[in-house]
This record gives sequence, C-alpha cells and structure tokens, in this order.
Amino acid sequence: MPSRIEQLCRDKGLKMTGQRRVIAQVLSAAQDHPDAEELHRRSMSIDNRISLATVYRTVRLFEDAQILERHDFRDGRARFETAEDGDEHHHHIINVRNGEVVEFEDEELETLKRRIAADLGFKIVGERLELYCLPIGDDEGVEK
Amino acid sequence: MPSRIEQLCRDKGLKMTGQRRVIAQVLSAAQDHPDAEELHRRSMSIDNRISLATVYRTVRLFEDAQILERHDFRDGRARFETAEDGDEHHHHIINVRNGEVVEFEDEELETLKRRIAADLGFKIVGERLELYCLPIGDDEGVEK
DNA sequence: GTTGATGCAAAATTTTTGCAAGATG
DNA sequence: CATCTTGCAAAAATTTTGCATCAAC
Repeated sequence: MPSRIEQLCRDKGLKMTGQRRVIAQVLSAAQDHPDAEELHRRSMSIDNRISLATVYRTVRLFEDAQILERHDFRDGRARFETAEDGDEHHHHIINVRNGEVVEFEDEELETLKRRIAADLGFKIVGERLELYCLPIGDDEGVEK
Repeated sequence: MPSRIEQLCRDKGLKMTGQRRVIAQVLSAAQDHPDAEELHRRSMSIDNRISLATVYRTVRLFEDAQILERHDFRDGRARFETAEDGDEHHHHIINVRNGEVVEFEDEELETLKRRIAADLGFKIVGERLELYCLPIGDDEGVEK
C-alpha cells in the first residue's frame, strides 16, 4: 500500500521515482524540522544515489503540492515538515536559549486570526506564527 | 536635536558615523519594508559613499540594538522596518496576489499569544506573525 | 591617538539551473 | 518511447568577512 504522500503525488500526476519515495519517507518519519542538507543526509542513509539538487527540487515540488510546509526559524536556511491534513494548524515556539522547537495549537487563536483577516477584507491562504521564547524564570543573557 | 535612532545609538555607545545616520534616516522615512539593496539604493541617493557591506553591517547592528526589525516575507531576502517603542506590536498581512503588505494590530491577539506561551512555560522575547491572504472574493488562481 | 567603522573585493552560504543521461508511465 | 526526472557542476542570489584605510570619540 502506498504511503499518504505517495498517494498525494499520484493524485497530482507526479512520477513516483525512487528519490521522491525516499524523501517522502524521510519526511514522514521526521519528528523534527530538518533543513535541505539534513533531508539529504537522511535520504542518503537510505539510498545514497540522491543528490542535494534533487532534494531541493523535491521540496519545492512537495511544497507546491501542499505535501510539506516550508519554515524559516531564523537560522538562515529553510526547514521542512509534512503538512497536516484538513484545516488543522499548529504553530511553533522556538526556545531561543537552545533552539528547541515546541509545537502548539489553539482553536481560539485560529478563530481570532480569521476574524482579523476578514475584518480587513482578506481570506487567509497561508500563514506563519512563531514565538521566540525563553523558559519562564530564565532571565535573559542569551549568547550569540 | 538628534533623532530617536541616533539617541538609541548613543545610549548603546555606538559611534555615530555619517553612514549610520543616513541609514537611520532612510529607515525612519520608510513607510514600507525595504530590503538591504533597497536601503542601500535610498542611502546612496542621500550620500553615495555608502557600501552595501555597511548596510548589511548596520542592519545587523541595529537589529541587535532593537532599533529595527528584520522580516522575511518569503521573497528570499530579509526586509527591514524600524522597531516600535514599548510593547506595541503590529503584524503583517501579505496579499499574495500582488505582494502588498498591510499592517494590523490586535490587543486580544497579544493577550492570547502571551497566554499560550505562558501555559507552556515560556515568556515571549520575539515573534513573527504573518498572514498570507487573498482579498475576499478573489478566488485563487495565483500565478507564480 | 585608540578604537571602532568603512570600502572593496573576495568568500561563504543557501538555493537554482543547464544539460546530457537515465528512469517512469 | 515520449516525457519527466536526475546528477553534476556551474551559476545565482543574498549575506558575511579580511584587511588596509579612515573617522569618531
């Protein structure tokens, strides 16, 4: 049985190459938010005939197909995770002390965002919300 | 009388060079969110002895000093605007049809964000919230 | 006068692309 | 077997940096 991502690819008429299958598998397995090079590294460990260029091409493709989401956590490179189905949404808290990423979701927040956009005459088609935080009690003094 | 930005620089013990003064002036005057190259272009029109490298060095410096905010609206380069005083906050709606950026603020949203972070044991020290939108009634079909 | 800032050009980083060769449907 | 995809290496785009010179305090 084909994976969810594989199914999505077929639905869009994309060819299922070995490389795409591997990258999809790596993305599905990832519990974190790897960047392109990390995706490449993990993919290579499954099948070493995958180039970094293909990883870049594939994430762009998967992004267009809404198979994954591209993030930018201010560390200079794009990072990726599988997109969730339907209208679920989560956002990220980035612990600036150590780079740890915590996910959260909040229905009240979803409603409020939509209301704010609607009041200005807009419909949300994409979004980004990141909170850069320190653990409570940790009183600043973060080094570069 | 020195500008607000100039005062902030002095407070941090930074030297007030002609270049920094010009870049500060350009930032203050900007009603939009220029990128480094645009800042350089505008600065050059005031004083053409300013290099792009200095613009990059200066925005990093100003960012550390919380004189400006660095944004990333998914067009590949960083964009800048002066930071507001105190705890005011605004966020951005990006019209994906034409790239137009609309600013908004909402007190309820501020409260909610803080509550969400606090519930997870975090204190917000920085954030980012962007809503990528289409005007209501404009039914998709956005070209690359 | 010291210390920090600048300009220039070269380098670094991340991402994209041309093209010939290979795999997919 | 036509078309799409890949690998490679080169290019592009943005940002950073080394170093000699210059300016601010």
